[in-house]
Amino acid sequence: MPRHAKMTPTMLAGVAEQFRALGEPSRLVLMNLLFDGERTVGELTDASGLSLANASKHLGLLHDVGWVTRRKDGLNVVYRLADERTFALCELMCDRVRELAAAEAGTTARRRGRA
Amino acid sequence: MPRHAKMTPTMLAGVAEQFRALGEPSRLVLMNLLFDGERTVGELTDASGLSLANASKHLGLLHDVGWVTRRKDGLNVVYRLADERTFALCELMCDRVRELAAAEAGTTARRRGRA
DNA sequence: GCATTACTCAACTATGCAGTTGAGTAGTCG
DNA sequence: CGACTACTCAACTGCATAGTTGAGTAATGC
Repeated sequence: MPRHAKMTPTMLAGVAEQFRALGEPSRLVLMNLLFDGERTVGELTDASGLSLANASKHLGLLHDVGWVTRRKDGLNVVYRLADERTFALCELMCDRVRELAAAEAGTTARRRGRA
Repeated sequence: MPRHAKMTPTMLAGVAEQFRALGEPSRLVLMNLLFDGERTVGELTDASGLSLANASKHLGLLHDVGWVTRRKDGLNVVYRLADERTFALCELMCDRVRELAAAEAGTTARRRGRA
């Protein structure tokens, strides 16, 4: 009994696009910075270490797929997280990565010393 | 007050790798098929419409990053989901995509007819 | 108006990766 | 043993995209 009866190709493509948008360390850095609240492109550029144009491009992509919202404030453009699910997603993935890392460390240790 | 105090570059890279693994429609098709239970490569190939070599490569990648486990059974290789979080992740993302699609349909309708 | 700031966009290069093809490796049957 | 099946691997092609550079645009200050 399938838990998810049917996934249309369109749905799958949409879901893949969303995952892919988060599948880039640079974009995760930006998202992570936005966890603390809205930020201007300049602030995000400085904090991330990315070039201005590169940060702008990544933020534009995140905006296009709907992960962040944009707002003009005088000379600045202010970005903000658009979806509360971001936190749940990150928590799930971070837990997973930590577990994988722990398991890997475990097998490595076992392989190294205790047979 | 940050909810996620610090993310090391290593962690970010790991999380990005996990997201990127799910950021391909072909791999999502395979994962989706595995929702119903374990399957051989041949079954997954037939059901997905992918070529054998391509399906094998995608499954290998999913295995490398820890989304699925592999088991040899006679001539066959049987794949199975390795992480319960898969379901939660998919549900989060699917809900999100459906909402985005609905919102998009709404704005399109509004743009088309009702001012 | 002109200069400056803060960003976006377009064009380019280089790397990565999806998909194909053909060879290679288990495991099974006779 | 040899033939067959089920899969994996390696080399290749082509397209997508990360990052750079330089030009373009909107808001502010003079």
